[in-house]
Amino acid sequence: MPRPLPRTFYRRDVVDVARALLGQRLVRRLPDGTRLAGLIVETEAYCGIPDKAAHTANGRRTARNETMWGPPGHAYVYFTYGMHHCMNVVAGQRDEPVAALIRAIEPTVGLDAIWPARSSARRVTDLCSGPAKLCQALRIDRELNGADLVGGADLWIEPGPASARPRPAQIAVGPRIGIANAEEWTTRPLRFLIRGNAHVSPPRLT
DNA sequence: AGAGTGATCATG
DNA sequence: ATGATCACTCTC
Repeated sequence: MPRPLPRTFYRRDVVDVARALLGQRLVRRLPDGTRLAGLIVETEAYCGIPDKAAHTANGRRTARNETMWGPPGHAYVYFTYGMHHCMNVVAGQRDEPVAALIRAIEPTVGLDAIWPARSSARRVTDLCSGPAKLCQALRIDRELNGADLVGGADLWIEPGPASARPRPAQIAVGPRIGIANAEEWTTRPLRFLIRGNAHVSPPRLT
């Protein structure tokens, strides 16, 4: 059985982490032992203090974003719009509040348990094609904020099959989704996705 | 394009 | 305390 990616995977530049996450496998173990998993196909990098679109922009440090200030390799899960959760992985170093948002996965394990959690989905490609959708599908909520992804308790990331990992030319890059009023950071190319993968969120960035 | 939904955050 | 905002999703 594969082991979780090591701490060193996360302890580096957040843009490198966001790119290297593509093709890796996100795994969730439910309280009853059921295993759910999918291949990461889309991410975004949030670059910390200078990044005007990040929760930690300008050095903001609050109860919500505290996890981003901690050591790398932990999950930063936050609640937004009164109903949605989004999951990030903390990268960089302690006190360097950067994180990579997981925006979409291609579900591969536990589909029978994922469908009922995503009642509005009509196609497989609607199951996890967005940051809040995949949290619904894998039952990721604030209880998992701060979870150590390297410990491998209930949530971790393990190496994906070599065939799933994109070569650099297969990675499409574009501006992050849902960002406004962040000046030059609004349009910087910090969104990464596997070109041609049907499970990414729109826009697909041919 | 608009509604839904409530925690979070900067003001004061 | 209060009001605006929000790294979104669904339905029309």
